[in-house]
Amino acid sequence: VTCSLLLDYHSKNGRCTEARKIFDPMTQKGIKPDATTYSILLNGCAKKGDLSGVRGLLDLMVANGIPPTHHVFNIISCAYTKGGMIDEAMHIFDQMRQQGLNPDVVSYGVLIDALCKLGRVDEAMHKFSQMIKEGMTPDVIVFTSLAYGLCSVDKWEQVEEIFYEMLDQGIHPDATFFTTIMCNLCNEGRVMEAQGLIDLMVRVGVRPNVTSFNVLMDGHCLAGRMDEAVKLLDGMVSVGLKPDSFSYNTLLHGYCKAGRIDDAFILFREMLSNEVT
RNA sequence: GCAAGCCCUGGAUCGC
Repeated sequence: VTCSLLLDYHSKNGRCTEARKIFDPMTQKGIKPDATTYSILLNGCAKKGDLSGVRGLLDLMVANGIPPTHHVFNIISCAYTKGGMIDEAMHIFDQMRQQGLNPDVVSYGVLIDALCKLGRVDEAMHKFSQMIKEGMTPDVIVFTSLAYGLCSVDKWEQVEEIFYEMLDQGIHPDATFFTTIMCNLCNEGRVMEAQGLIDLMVRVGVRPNVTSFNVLMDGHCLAGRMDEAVKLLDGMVSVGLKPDSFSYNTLLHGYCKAGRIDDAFILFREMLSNEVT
């Protein structure tokens, strides 16, 4: 049983239809897939946005007497939110409770993120306090989603509040958290403040990653300051980070928009001479 | 037997 589990775990990296080709004969041979196996397949469907596939698998697992786990419900909930069906996703909470499962941090995280992305930040904040009331500790991902939502509706003071709240709870902000805020600042043209956040994150012991730099570079590009943006490319290399395709695309786009085609071409050749992921 | 760990789920950036 565990052998076949490993089998389709690996094939998930390719295509989930491939995985299915292993899965179906497996069940025919009387091997009972467990909840983890279903999760893996479900996730494959969910990533493709194949909601009917998701529903089919869920029915199949219930028919086989495998009770859905937190992971299973969370995958389904996430698939709904990504498909714009947030009400369906919220309904998953009820279904979980019917199965005797309490929604966990991830369950809340999925909904909070979805609400924030829709700009329904008040509802997200409500879910947030609800989860705390239920004795759960929000993690850095939940805080990141909230920060994203608050930034995008210009509630900057509240971003600061949740930042301190997070620190109070002993939750360490990570690079993604800071980068999220930086990105929103850049979109408002507040590139200098975003740059200042890099200093803050370093002070609190968080290392900026490639995305942090990419966000800042894009900010400078949008502000028409290509030379600053290029400086950051060198800056990221000098701290040991490897520019990726986002980094180069950002700069190339910036150069082209600025009409500096020659510079774009030089950079393009530089990109080709480096190994870019 | 007990405990712990591992594996499946949620968050950020360009272009199309």
